[in-house]
Amino acid sequence: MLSKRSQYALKALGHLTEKYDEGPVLISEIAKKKKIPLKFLENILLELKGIGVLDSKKGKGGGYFLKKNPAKVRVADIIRQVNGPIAMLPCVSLYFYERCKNCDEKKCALHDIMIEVRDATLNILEKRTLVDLASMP
Amino acid sequence: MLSKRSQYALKALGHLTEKYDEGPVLISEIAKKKKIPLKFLENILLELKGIGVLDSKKGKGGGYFLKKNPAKVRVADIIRQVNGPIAMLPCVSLYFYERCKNCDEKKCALHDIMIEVRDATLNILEKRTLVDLASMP
DNA sequence: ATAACAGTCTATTTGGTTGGTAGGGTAATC
DNA sequence: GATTACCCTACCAACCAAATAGACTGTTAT
Repeated sequence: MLSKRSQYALKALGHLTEKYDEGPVLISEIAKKKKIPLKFLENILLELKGIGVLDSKKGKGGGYFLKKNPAKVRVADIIRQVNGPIAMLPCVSLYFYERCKNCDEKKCALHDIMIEVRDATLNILEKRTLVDLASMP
Repeated sequence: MLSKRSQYALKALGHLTEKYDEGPVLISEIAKKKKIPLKFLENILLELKGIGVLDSKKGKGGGYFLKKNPAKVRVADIIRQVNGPIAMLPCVSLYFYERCKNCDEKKCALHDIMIEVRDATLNILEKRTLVDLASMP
């Protein structure tokens, strides 16, 4: 399951995508619109800025805005950075790989199934971008 | 990610599937073969027995064994019972559904993506059974 | 310059989950 | 009746999630 933090991150990014050409958006506006606790959201946006998808501006007329073209930011990458591995096991993760201590990957049937699941998931999440997160009217 | 507990459960079930027609298998044998801490495994097997997939026999010549035909036990169901929801969000889970407090499902773009992911995942995990968990020779 | 504004940083709290460990009790076989 | 092996209870350290608080730093407009 995605953490609350990740859900909030994705929803916030959806909102910022909708407002992409309207300049900086206030944290408080996002918090209100998406029903996210303000201080928690503050922290999340900071992380997203650190990652490089968002940028911010202080002072009057300030706020947060997308740093990159939303059509070029994949949902999969956001999830990986905020939530962690997408795969169900460390030994089948592409970005967070860890060798299995209690089995031989070559012979492990579980391994194979989980690779299938991973690929099916990535096939969806790596095709979707922030544009797909902007909500319907 | 699957918890260690779930991984161990699946591996243990794989082993028991291999030994399906050889009578009860000792906890200690499974623990050794699959490199699972004995006492932890004990606890996990107990849960699997409670769920109804395993049964056990005490005394000499005792041990654990599958209660059902391994070809009829789906991997998806084991994961659900031991690990919890398979879906990435509560609002798209079939067995652990919870309404979303901060958005309207009808308009939520995230919702749609996560339903797709869920279906792709279930399409694999509901077709796989314990037989697929038995490791290769 | 300075007030109002808006994001930044540090830290703490609360509560729960994970991955174990320890030790004894109980029941079924031989 | 001794052994074998399941069953149960309790505990623990480490970690993480979700949220909250409060002070700080930098911007902008007047």
